[in-house]
Amino acid sequence: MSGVEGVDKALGQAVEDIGGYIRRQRESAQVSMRQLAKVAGISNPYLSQIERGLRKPSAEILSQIATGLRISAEVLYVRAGFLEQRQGSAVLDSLACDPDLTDRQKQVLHDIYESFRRENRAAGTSGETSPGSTTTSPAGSGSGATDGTAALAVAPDLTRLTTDQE
Amino acid sequence: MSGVEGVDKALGQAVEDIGGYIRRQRESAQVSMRQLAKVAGISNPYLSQIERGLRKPSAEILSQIATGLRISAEVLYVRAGFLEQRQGSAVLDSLACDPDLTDRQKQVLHDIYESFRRENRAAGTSGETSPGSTTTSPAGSGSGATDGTAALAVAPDLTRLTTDQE
DNA sequence: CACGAGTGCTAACTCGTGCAAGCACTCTGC
DNA sequence: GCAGAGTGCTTGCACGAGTTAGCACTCGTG
Repeated sequence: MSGVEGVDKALGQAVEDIGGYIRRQRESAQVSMRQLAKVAGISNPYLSQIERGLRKPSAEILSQIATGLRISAEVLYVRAGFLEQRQGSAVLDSLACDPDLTDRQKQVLHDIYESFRRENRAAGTSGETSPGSTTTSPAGSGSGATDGTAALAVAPDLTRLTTDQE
Repeated sequence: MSGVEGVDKALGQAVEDIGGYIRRQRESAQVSMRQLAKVAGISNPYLSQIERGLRKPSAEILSQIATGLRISAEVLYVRAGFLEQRQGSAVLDSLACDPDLTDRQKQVLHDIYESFRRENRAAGTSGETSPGSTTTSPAGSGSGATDGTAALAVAPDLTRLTTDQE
């Protein structure tokens, strides 16, 4: 029971986390719930429930919200726990898929990357990345949204859209 | 009507795509539906429905399936349309966030990466990335899964697990 | 004051997701 | 032949995601 309770609490927290995050982004952008819901293409009550942590939205809904907030969907996925911030092999993964490099170049970068990592492990240094730097996720636009910069761009458009519709 | 029909058809195709993909991965791994469902922690009938494109699984289910298949969840997300394949700056983005590297090392790799790209642009070569070569990428757990290499490793464990349980 | 616009939320509802129970089939060993 | 194990699928169901209709509230205007 207590274990289950703990789990529920943890899940509740996680869900609240994304709800709180969405609310903060929205408030930073100075848009109302109805405005965001409209732009995002979801119902206003549902957005309310999400923000208050009462519901766990699907990836699709998160994607729509991200579009409305003009932030990266990935940021919300990570917050929702769909996506992991995979740091270790993220570089190698993306390197492998990069269409701008030849195979040889990829191999070279891969080898250098690995040797750097080996070097750091040997030195017992985990890297000089500061927590703030970690926050700067691959979805750089997400970082922008953290500061409300990108989301602020939403505000004028939303206001005008609402006025026209009413 | 015809438009709606077309949309439904397109969605059905997309869903079938991931279902078919999952089936192919599973078959490559030579595991039965029940085995995979068990390892993945979902119901066997539901897995069947997913593979046949009758249902659209959530990100959570996809994540579980990916775990069972020992492939990257991201691959499934992309197939499901939750995630976009961002190729352009993915390398640089992930590099910036890598906790295993020092800032200097990041800069070095960044510079090398950029010079490679410049080199390729000057040569008018878009890259010689061949599917096979991508497959052999050490970090390409997702790529590996494309050929079922990583997923094949699942087979023995699954077989044993099933035997013990029965 | 009354009214309208905008705000966030409640409650009832529909429908899709995911599961349990069970079926029909194939294969193997006795 | 039969029984058992394994296979993939069908069906009915519960639950939660997401919507619609509507409410109570605040604020600005005439």
